[in-house]
Amino acid sequence: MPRPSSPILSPEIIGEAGLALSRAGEPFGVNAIARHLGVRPSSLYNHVGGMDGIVELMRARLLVAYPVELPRERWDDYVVTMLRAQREMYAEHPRLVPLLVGTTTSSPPVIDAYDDLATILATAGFPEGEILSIIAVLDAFAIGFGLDLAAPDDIWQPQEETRTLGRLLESSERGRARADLTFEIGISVLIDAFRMRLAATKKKGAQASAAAVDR
Amino acid sequence: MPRPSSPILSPEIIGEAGLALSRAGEPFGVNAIARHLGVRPSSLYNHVGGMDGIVELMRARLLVAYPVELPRERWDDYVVTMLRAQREMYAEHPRLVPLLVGTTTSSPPVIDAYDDLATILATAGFPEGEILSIIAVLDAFAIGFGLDLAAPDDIWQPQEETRTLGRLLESSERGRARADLTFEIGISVLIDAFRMRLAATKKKGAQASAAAVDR
DNA sequence: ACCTGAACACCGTTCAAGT
DNA sequence: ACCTGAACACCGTTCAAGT
Repeated sequence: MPRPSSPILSPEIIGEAGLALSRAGEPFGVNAIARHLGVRPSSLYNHVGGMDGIVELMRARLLVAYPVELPRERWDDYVVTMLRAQREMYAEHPRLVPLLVGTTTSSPPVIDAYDDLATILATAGFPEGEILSIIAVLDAFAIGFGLDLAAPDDIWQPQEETRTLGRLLESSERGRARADLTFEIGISVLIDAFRMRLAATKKKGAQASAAAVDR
Repeated sequence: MPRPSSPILSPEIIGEAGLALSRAGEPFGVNAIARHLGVRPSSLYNHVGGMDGIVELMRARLLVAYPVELPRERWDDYVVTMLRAQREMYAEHPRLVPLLVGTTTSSPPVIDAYDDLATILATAGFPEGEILSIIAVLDAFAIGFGLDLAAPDDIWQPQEETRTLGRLLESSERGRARADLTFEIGISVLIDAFRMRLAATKKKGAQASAAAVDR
């Protein structure tokens, strides 16, 4: 059957299959996806432009698959909610992360999501010249914490005597509890610091306005 | 020439070749390394246990290749110096990062480095139950900013009108300058927040001691 | 002890052939 | 328009053969 009466493939089907395999911790390359869909690898090339195109499809579908209802009243609620969702997302797809970071994207849902965040931060009063950097900081955190959550329990296995590390490894929380503690510390640290930064910016702005009125 | 009079391979040579290829942005797999060393892929298996072993060798050599003189007087100087060095390290080996994160290690130089950090933080007065999480936060940070530094200039390419993102992309710094601004914001945010956290911990400790004396 | 050569089971990608 | 089958240039890994 060289050609079915109705197409059995589509970019959506391919992207979804890739995500399903990734979520299951299995390989999600061209061959693996084709096998999973009961089709030959070369068939995929009628719908997508190779592995890069598949990754881009997965990235876009990943965003719509995590339809967090983001609170728009306060920037800090927005950021915290977003970070929590992204952390889960990255943790569920750890092997996809390296393919996502550091690659250019122009897919509309992704651009829209970042445009939303940029707008919220600008409205909140963060200096425009810093906003892209703040977004990069948030991205770095989400990725880092997602990977931390996905990491195995025993990242370090000391063979010899240690001064501190071995003791801490024995006495500390493990697994999900440790990862969650890490995330809570990280997120409170981050939000506190950004709040301080915003307050300082506003104060400077107010001083500048007052000085202008004085003259 | 099936066997040379003196060995032409060793774990050190193999690890170093892998790092050199990675730093050059070239593939650094078993085949690529063998080609680079003028040897057959199967030869490597006399010295290392496959690709995983090579990655572990690269990890260990990466640490000794960045012999930062870490200031031990103040925990914050130590952390800042370490983060700067690690960021450069990750930025120079972006494709190695996904192979390093989330994998167990027991190689002594790596363990030693983390034991050092843990000891400094414990001595500084951070609560023992939080130190592993703080280290994870620092790791997440270094990785995130290293990848940010290695990322292409145009991560987003909006095709349609945006509310804020497009404007910021046009007006903001680019390339190295933008990445450095991101890092400086991130690092000041992080250190400030940890300082506050440490101060709060010490205050609580002092109150507890005072209360104990009262009784 | 250490490098080779052949073999195996994988990749991603191209393209003419079939309907 | 869309799936196939064969082909290509890659992977990582094993193992008997050679010195």
